[in-house]
Amino acid sequence: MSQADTKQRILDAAEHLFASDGYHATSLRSITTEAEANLAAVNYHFGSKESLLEAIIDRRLRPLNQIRHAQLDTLLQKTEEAGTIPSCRDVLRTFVEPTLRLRKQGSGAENFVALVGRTLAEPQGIAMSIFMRHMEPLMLRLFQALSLSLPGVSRQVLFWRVHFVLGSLSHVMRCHERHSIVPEDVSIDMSVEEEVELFLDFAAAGMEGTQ
Amino acid sequence: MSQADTKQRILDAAEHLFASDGYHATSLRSITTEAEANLAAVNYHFGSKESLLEAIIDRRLRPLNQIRHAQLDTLLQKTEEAGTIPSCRDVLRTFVEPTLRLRKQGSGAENFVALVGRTLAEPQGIAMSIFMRHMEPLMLRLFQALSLSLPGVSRQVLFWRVHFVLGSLSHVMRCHERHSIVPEDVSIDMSVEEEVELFLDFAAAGMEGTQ
DNA sequence: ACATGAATTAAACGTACGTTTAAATCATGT
DNA sequence: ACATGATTTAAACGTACGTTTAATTCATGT
Repeated sequence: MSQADTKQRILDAAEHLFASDGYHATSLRSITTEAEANLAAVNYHFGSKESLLEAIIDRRLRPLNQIRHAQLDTLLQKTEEAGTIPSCRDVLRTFVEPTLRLRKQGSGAENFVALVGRTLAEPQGIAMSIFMRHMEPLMLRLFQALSLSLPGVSRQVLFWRVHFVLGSLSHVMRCHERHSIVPEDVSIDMSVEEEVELFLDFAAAGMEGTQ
Repeated sequence: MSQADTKQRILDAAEHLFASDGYHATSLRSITTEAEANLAAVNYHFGSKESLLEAIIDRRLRPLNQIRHAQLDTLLQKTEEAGTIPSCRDVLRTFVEPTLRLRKQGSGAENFVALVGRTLAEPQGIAMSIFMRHMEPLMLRLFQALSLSLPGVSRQVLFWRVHFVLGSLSHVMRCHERHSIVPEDVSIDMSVEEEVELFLDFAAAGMEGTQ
């Protein structure tokens, strides 16, 4: 086994356990056991538990946000050429679709999605500042694009509705397994496309508001 | 200081710290320090750290859910007498309004709201099973009432939209302080009524969906 | 005033944690 | 084959945790 193997196995195991049990409830010993590596390997390869978390976020969030930026680029370019404004639904799709697609990518990416969902739920947590560093530019663009697509909605109201949508999305991201509370006749196995459109039916309507 | 004082101070301090830092990141030493009590007081009065968490949830969630049940009773009774069906917005209000009102009640109740918001974000967490025991009957009633108010929406779609709304609500519940990301011209100080209607504009529209 | 049970206190318990160390092992270029 | 740096390993480090103990202090009814 080479270095790269061990680093990857540690990243995968930690991603899985952080997502399942949370950062503080996960010990380096449980991570290295699952990764079939020595306890000291985390500190050797990553320096500390906190830097390991940072590496996990970096690994997947960087390419994910590149895709989201590119999708938003494409949408804004197309509508500008056509002389129209983008629909709220299309703007949201550039943000939502790459995330939900990541979950079906395999190789443990679904654990990352759940981990981010948890991170968004811990305002003062360690992961939040790491996460926000990646997200801030994209969030600003998202807000501006939504502002463009919903000229009738005030900045104030728009801000709060974006807040609500992010809450819904983070909830969807962290709940990817069947709960006891899910009725048996409700299917949780959907294609990415179905899942995205189901979410956008809700989110776009919510953004536009009542009436 | 009597027993009741110490128990209350521990409950308040733990509620605050659990909400701020999470269950695992909060030590009994930090709780008893903030509560100005001896370290052993938690185990004396509550038995264990986990039972303390249970007592915290019990203290506020029981009366809160009684109010929600009563509001739903009233709404369903009124519409039945009038021979109409309840609006989706009114059903959601019975669930949302008591929660957001609790936050303005003072005496640390806002910490409880944030704590529940966090709890909903930790699917496998210790608090979740305690929480679900309280919520399950109410959730069933909520789902049935929403089903009544939106006869055009299938059970499957309805379930997911309720899921989305709960995600939004839990996000609002846990984010009660101003973030760096909140623009300065966006007000976060609203009356309960404004806050509730702002949320319901979004949630009711989302429940009804696009078109 | 005093007995009695509840409450508080300081100290210690064993355990688990993240991190560090130094020796052993491995991989690679010559 | 051997030197060299990278990696792995077992062991130990100090610290912090939740919990328990036993002695002390407090509050209350008589």
